[in-house]
Amino acid sequence: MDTAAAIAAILASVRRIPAGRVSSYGEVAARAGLKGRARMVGRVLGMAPADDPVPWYRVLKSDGRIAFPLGSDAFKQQVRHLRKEGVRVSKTGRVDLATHAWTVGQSLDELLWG
DNA sequence: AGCGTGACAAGGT
DNA sequence: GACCTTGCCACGC
Repeated sequence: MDTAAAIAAILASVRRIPAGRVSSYGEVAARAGLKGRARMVGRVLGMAPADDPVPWYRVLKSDGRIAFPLGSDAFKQQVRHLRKEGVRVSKTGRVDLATHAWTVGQSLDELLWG
């Protein structure tokens, strides 16, 4: 898959994350058919165009922490976005994945009994 | 082509 | 938790 297709797949993958849930760079890449290219997800989101909005703030590191430096503007903005959707974020930028991580299983549960 | 750098990940100390 | 190492991939020099 070429770069342009990879970018499109990544953006589509990020857009699939439901509001109020989070995912990781690695999972986003995997769901885009780009296993092992977590770093590319960060690159693509960094280029995210304003006229083509993507919920970049729903993407965290694999350990559930925000990828930006604590206290940076981007960090604070991400915290604000997440909390607005009901995601609990600690002062140090940590999110409990067991509670908020998006998984196919949880989506099915919500569809069936949610 | 080589090398450093980075919104990463996984495993170990 | 804070680091380190290894593997990874795209970019810019």
